[in-house]
Amino acid sequence: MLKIGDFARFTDTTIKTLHHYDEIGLLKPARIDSFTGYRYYTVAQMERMNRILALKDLGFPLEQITHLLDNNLSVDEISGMLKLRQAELQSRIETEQARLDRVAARIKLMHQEGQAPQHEVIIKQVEAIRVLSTRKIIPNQGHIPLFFGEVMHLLKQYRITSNGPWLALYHHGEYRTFDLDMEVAVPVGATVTPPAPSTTAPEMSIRTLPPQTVASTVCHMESQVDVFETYQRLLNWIEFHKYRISDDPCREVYFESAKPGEILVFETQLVIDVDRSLES
Amino acid sequence: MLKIGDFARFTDTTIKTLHHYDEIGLLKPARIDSFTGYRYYTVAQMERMNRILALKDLGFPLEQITHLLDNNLSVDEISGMLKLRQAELQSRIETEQARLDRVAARIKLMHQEGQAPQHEVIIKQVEAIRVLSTRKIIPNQGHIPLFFGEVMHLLKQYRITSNGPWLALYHHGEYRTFDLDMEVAVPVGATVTPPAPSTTAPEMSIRTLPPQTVASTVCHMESQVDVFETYQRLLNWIEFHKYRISDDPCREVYFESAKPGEILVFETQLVIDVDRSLES
DNA sequence: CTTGACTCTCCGGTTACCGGGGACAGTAGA
DNA sequence: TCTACTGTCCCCGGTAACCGGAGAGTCAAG
Repeated sequence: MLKIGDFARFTDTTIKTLHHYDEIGLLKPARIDSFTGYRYYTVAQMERMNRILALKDLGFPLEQITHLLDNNLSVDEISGMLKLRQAELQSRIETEQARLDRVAARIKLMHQEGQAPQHEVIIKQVEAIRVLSTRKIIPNQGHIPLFFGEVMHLLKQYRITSNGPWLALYHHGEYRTFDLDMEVAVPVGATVTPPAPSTTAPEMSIRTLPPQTVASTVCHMESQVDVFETYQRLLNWIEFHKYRISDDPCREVYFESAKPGEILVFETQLVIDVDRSLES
Repeated sequence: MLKIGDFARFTDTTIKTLHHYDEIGLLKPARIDSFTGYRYYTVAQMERMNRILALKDLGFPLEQITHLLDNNLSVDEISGMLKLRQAELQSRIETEQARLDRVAARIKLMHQEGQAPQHEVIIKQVEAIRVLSTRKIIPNQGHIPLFFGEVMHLLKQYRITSNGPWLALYHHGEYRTFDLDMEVAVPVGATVTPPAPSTTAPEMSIRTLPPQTVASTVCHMESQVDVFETYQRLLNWIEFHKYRISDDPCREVYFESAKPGEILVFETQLVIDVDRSLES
C-alpha cells in the first residue's frame, strides 16, 4: 500500500491530479481509510495509471480515457478512436498553421506599411437579408447621393421603413469611378411589399441577399479619396492572406442611414470565394 | 446608438460575448441606460470591435488585446508581440505534430501486434535519488537474488532502512543473461552513512543517482521469460517512437521490496537521450 | 511529546465564453 | 390601449484539467 505522495512520485504526477482522478472516478485508490480519509494505492494500480498517462499523452480527454479503460473495447473500436483522434489532431494543426500564416502575413504587411493597420480587415459571415432594391447604371460617383435620394423619397411616399442599414451593391467587377452598375438595397421586414411601378420613380423589387463570407473593413467617411484607398488596402490585404475574391458584387453597408446626409461610418465588404477546398 | 443585439449582428458576434467584453473592460458600451441597464453602442465602436476580432483571430488572449489596444504601443512593441505569438504558435504546432506522430505510431504498432498494448510505455522524469550502492559482475541471472540477499543482510546488520524501492542498474550496454555488470542501489535518507568495509560483505558507498528522462514500463513478475519480453517490447516501442537510448545504465525499480522474496511489480527504465536538440 | 512532513476537505481561480431562469423593456399589431 | 412577442437585464452554474491555499487533522521520527 502506497500513500498518495509516494504513488504520485512513482508515476511522476501530482497529488492534486490523483485527487482529481479519484473524484471523476478515473482512478480510485485501492483503499480509503474511513477514519482519516487517507487514500492508499497498490503498486498494481501503477499499470492503470500508466495507461491513463499514455492516453492523456495522445491528447484524449479524461472522460474518453475512462470509457476506454472501463469498458474493454475491441481492437477495432480502439483503432477507430485512434483514427478519430488522428483526424482531429490533423485538423487542429491545420487551423493553427493557418493562424500562424496570418500572423506572418500581418508582420510582413506591417513591415511593408511601416505602421500598424488603422483599419482592420476581418473575415465574417453576413446573414441573408430581405431587401427592397433597385439597380441602375449611373454615370459617375457624383450621382450616388442622388440615387439614394430617389429611393429615400419613394420609401417615404409609401411609408416603408427600413429594417437595418442600407446597402449598396456594385455589380461591375472592379473599382471604377464612372458608369457604376449600382444597386441600392433597403432591408425590410417580411410583410413589406414593393411599391407599384411608376414612371417618375425607380422600380423596386423584393429580393433576398444571400448569406455570404466577406472580407470587410469599416471606415469613417471623411473624404471621397478614402473610399478608393479603402478598396486598395482591402485588396492588398486579401492578396496577402491568399483569399480569393468571388464574382459576387461587392457591398457597402451604410450605418446610421436613418439620418439622411449624415452617413458617418460605412463598411466595405468584398465577397470571398470560400470553395477553395474543391480545387486545392 | 445601437442596441446590443444590432451591434452583435453587425460585428458577427453574440450578445454574450459583448457582455463578457464589457465585464472585463475590453469593450465598454458608449452608454448604459442607468434605469434599464440597457447597453448602447455607437457605430464608431465597430472599429475597436474589429480590431479585437482581428487580434483574437491571431490567437491573442483577451487580456493582451486589452493591453494592446489601450496603451497605444510603438510599432516595435507590436512587432515584438507578433513575433512572440509566432514563436508560440510554432512551438504549439510542433508539440501537436509530435502528438500526432505518437498517435500514428500507436496505430501502426497496434496493427503490427494485432492487439492493444497490455503494458504501456511512458516517458517520464525520474528525480535524483541518494542511494547506498554496490556494484559487481555476477555470472548469470540466477545470482541476482543472492546479490540482493547479501545487500539485505548487510543492511539488516547495520540497521539501515531504505527510503524507497530498491533499484538495480545494469552497466553493460545491452540485454544479456551472463556476466551481468550489476549495481544494487538502496535509496536512503540524507543522514545514512556507508557501513565500514569488510571482507565478508560487499563494499557499499553513497552516491546520488542523477535525475533522468526514461522510457519506462511496469510489469508483474510472473515468469523469468517476461523480463526479456519486456525489454523487447520496450526497445521496439522506443524505435517506433524514434527516441534514442543513451549510454547510461538501464534501471529496474522493485516495488514492495520491503517484503523480501515477495517482489510483485517492477519497473524497467531505459534512459533516453534527451539532447537531440543539439544535433538536429 | 513534540516537531515536521503528509494528507484531508473545501473554496476559488484559470479561459472565453454559453445556457438558462426570472424579471423587466420596447415595439407592433388588434 | 391592451396584448403578444421579442429584446435585454442580471445572476448562477458549467466547461477541462487541474493548481494554490486555508485550516484542520495524521503520521513517523527523535
